[in-house]
Amino acid sequence: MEKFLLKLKDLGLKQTAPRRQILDVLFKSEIPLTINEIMNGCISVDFATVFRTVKLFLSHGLLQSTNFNDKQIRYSLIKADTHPHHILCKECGKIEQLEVCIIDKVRKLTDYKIVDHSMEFVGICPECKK
Amino acid sequence: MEKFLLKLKDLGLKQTAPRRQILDVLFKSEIPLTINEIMNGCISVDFATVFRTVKLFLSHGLLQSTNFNDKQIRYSLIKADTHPHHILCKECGKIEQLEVCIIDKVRKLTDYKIVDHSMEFVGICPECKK
DNA sequence: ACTCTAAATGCAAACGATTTGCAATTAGGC
DNA sequence: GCCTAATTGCAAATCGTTTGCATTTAGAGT
Repeated sequence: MEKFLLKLKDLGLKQTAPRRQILDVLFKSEIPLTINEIMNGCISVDFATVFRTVKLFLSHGLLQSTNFNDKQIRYSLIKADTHPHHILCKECGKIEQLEVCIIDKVRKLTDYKIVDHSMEFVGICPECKK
Repeated sequence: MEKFLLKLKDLGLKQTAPRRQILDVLFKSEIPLTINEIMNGCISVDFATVFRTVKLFLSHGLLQSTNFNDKQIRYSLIKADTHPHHILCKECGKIEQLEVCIIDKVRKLTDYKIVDHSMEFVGICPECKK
């Protein structure tokens, strides 16, 4: 957590109550959150502030975004060098992390310099299958 | 192409000029198209018609959707049993197909019944890298 | 070929998530 | 503590998407 506050300083960004709250909410979450979910985890922080802060953090590489094709974009802190992917349960909305990534394979396949990728799954979890 | 017109009949859907045009535009495209791109490829077809038709075809499994996190959803005809993935050049907007899929690997990793997945890449193409 | 009806379409308005303008507030350097 | 640029909150604008409804049309039945 310290790491992220320091990173703000490095980037010349001010430490403010909204920013600390937003980082905190994301830090404590195991799963990617929507802007609204982040805002609901904060006290007295405007939607526009969360919106701008998330875009700002995203552009500085503190966050990654996740998209399940359900038109809600979700965000999560990049805590390590890993790039986790997720599966969303269509029935109950639960999100779980998946230990799989394919980016190295793709790097070998193409001459593109890859700057972003997404890989998300939607399914029905074991409980909902019953 | 015949295949798709027949499929409409099988599904009890009417063959109309807009639908034929939409199928035609998608059939001729190598890459996924946005609703607007599809509409622009047609003559005198309303946006709402393209919108509804695309959703309809999607729900009947004629189309798949692709999302590059740029908030434009793109659609392509499912011509075979393959499920192609793509890479978008961030600079010039070019889209290319990638011969890679990971879904089987994920099926083994999880007990979810997977109903949908996405895997898209954004990068800088060899030409734009120069 | 003609009639009929449900399906499909076009138009325009509604919707909702996202984005922006601007005035007020505030962090952090001096 | 003061000052200024950065940040915030509010409200309005924007934009892609979705819907209601009256009109048109495909295709089944005759």
